[in-house]
Amino acid sequence: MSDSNQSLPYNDSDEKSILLYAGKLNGHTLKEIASFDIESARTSTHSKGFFGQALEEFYFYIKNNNIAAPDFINVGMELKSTPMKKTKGKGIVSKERLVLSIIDYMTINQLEFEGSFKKKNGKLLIVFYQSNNDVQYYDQKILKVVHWTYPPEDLRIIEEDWNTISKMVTEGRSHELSERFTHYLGACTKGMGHERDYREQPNSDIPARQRALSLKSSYVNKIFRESTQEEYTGVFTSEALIENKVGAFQSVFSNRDWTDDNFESFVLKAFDKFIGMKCSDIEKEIGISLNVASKSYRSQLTLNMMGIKTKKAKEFVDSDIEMKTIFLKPNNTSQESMSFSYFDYIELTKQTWETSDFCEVLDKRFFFPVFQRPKKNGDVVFKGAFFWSMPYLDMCEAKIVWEDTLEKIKMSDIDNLITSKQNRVAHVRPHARNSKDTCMAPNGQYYMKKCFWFNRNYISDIVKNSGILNKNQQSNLTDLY
DNA sequence: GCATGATCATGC
DNA sequence: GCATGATCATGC
Repeated sequence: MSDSNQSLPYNDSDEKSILLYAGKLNGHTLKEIASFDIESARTSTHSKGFFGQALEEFYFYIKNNNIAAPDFINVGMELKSTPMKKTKGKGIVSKERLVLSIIDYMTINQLEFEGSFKKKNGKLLIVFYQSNNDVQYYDQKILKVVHWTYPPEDLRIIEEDWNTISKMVTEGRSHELSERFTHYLGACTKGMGHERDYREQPNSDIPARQRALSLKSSYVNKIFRESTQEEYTGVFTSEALIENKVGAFQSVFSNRDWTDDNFESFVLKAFDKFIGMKCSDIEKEIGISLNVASKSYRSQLTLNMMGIKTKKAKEFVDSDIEMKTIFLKPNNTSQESMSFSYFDYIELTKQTWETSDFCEVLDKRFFFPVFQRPKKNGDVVFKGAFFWSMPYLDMCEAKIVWEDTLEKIKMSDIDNLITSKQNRVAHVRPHARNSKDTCMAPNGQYYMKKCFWFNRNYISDIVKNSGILNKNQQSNLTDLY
């Protein structure tokens, strides 16, 4: 180690020295700052892979390795690069999840979080660059270099995620893994999904698709957003924030100690005392007054029950939890279907199921607060809340709807998309401001904007299976019927 | 009563 | 101005 140290432009046993050197990347491109021969360099405008390799090789001079040790082995720091993209509404956001290490199904259950994940990925040096497919990877601008260590409360959630993934592997359910069961850390697919991308797994004969641990895009956004520049090194760090800054959204942990062993049960406990209460009484109990007429009334009330005064809960934003309120009729079935974002007919035909917006949203963890009008014309009551991930078989049903929609759009058969009677899980229906709110199809004609919906009955089933109805029956028995 | 087509209301 | 979450209204 000390031999090669002589020739490095930084001291690889001194974290400060590495950070000082890394800080010089800020605002530059690899061509400007790394020392490699552009003439003989590989070319690709798809920066993925090439950018990271060039950064390691021609800037930090790290030998390519696949060993389970951090890149800066003497200081226990892992080097990562990740693309960011510009969006219309949200500014610069993460383009994709940040992939960490491959999950070895055969050995993960012999490992401990501390000795494996934390050791290899507990401390990161992340180089954020602006993704741009019009120019070479070495011409893409570096936006920020962040020295990242996880705040303890985040690390705890990550450890839970790691345990969730490890447990599924141990149970012989590696083939069911997806990103939708976890919060910050995800098990993302690695490879194109061909036969060669499948691996053996313990306690099951079913081959499981190769997956890697990754930080979800939502968490990458958090890192990008919340790190502030350290004057001395020019590198951004999270430390200033931990001490005295408050993020844009309020944490669910505000004013409450996290003594439970589980993030979700901690969240759910906040709701216990409101179960069975009328909305108006909940407002009184909390000491707030919301606009009952607002369509987001129950959503706002839910946040307030968690003690959140802002528009969103920080941990929900950082883990991309999809919160949607459910409204039940007196007979315990859902009042309405559930809409998702409208789709652009032409864009949809360019996607595959795996890259589709619909699949992406279904791969999220959901949070459902449930309200009910217990009897006709009665006051609305809070029934409870629960977290949910879409079961694998239901995902397959949704895929059928998506694929059917794709085919029919291609054949200009847009008036005959799947209805709620034709599929157990989802259907397609208009979702527009009015009938003039249209979108162009591949045939050049304009059709009213539509989106995928969860069937009303499917939502009823989700609620039934959640168990929350039985849970409150006791306390509500006199009120309800 | 419910599915389906259509639209509302808020916030960014 | 528009996406988004949510709900209305008609007709079978």
